[in-house]
Amino acid sequence: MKTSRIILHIDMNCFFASCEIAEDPDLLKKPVIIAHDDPFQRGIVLTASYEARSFGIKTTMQVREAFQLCKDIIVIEPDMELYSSYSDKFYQYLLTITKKVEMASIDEAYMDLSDYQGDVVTLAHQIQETLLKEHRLPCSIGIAPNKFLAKMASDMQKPLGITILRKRELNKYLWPLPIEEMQGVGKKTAPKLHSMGIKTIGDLADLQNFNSLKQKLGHIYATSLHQRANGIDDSEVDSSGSDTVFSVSNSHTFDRNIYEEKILKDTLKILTNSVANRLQKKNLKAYTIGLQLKYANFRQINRSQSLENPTNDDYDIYKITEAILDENFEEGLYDVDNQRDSTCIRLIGVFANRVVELKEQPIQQITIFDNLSELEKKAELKKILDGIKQKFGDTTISQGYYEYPDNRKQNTD
DNA sequence: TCTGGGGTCCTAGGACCC
DNA sequence: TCTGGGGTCCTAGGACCC
Repeated sequence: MKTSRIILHIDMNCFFASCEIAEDPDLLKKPVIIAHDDPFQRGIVLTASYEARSFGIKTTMQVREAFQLCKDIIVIEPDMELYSSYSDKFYQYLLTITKKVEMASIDEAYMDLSDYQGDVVTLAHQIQETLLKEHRLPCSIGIAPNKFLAKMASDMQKPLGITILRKRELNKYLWPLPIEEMQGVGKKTAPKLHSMGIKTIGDLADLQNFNSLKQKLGHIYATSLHQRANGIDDSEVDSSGSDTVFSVSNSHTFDRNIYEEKILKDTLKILTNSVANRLQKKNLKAYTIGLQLKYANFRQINRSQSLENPTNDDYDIYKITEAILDENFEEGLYDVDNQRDSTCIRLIGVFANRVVELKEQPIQQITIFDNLSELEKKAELKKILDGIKQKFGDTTISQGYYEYPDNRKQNTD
């Protein structure tokens, strides 16, 4: 049997906003939100600084709503390249402490410090201070005997918290939490658990009728949740493939529903170019290329094609996805009188799956927007859309009323 | 209330092969 | 004849996460 481990989970506090503030100290102590283009239409808040949160602004809230809560908020367009570079600095710093580091997402990491000679709590304070002083990145840290508990612990005190969660204290700190706050329980599973009378993590840990849980969730998922509720998680900190990529995608939600083929194809060109460039930059090729469409009635389809030879070529990817678009969209079908029209497109996306790394160095490909950054590309996309809007007139389709359950789970960072 | 964008992992069913 | 069963690959979609 293995001796007990010491796992740290480091979770950046409002990471995107923190990166922007680190870049521009004038933003410090100001209500900053990171949100997408067309903020008054369909944009939502991706991240809010703590000053913005003090007005009640939350992640996934509409930007329009955020403005109602605070008219002075500063809206910044997300810059994923910038956040990736900060994420990499964060990762490189952690590697100076131990090689056993796993990046779980752009803004969080696990460290296995079981072999650390010294006081881990003191080390956690050092890590937090260094990240704040040298990189201007605030974080919360959880310390526990496994990944699941470390993750739950880092969530318990924000911002700038350090929380130790011991197995013998689960009844005090973990079990009273509502089941929704458990990692791995989302908006679909929570109601199922409620229907079985499970309201807290403690209820799940205590569960007598495991068979009915198995029936509702499937054996693998049920076992994993039940064990974790009891503080058991044997999964290892995976330091091998920290930068292994399995898929690359780009999608765009329009600020109105689109029924014009030209707009869809122009947008598709930008998206395919962006996916191709990102693959090329990382020296990757994909065996599967696909198109994602979300119709105005929110029906979503994903169609893909597998290739004999992997590609990262702009033109190849465009041709494949254009063919899929032609099969799944026909111009002129929409019915203005039908508020529930299902032929207009709300979102279009391109994805590349089954991605492999190339051995040889990449050959620079010639593409239409070769010299543009991702932000400039987005501006270019906006120009195309605006141009077409002018040509067609501002014939925005009146928004139909659709009844959908609001079951999005609030993302708390 | 009126719903983003980028990912990962898992499952189920169909096609195909032996 | 007119049909079994296992394995693998592929596609599509669901659930979850930040």
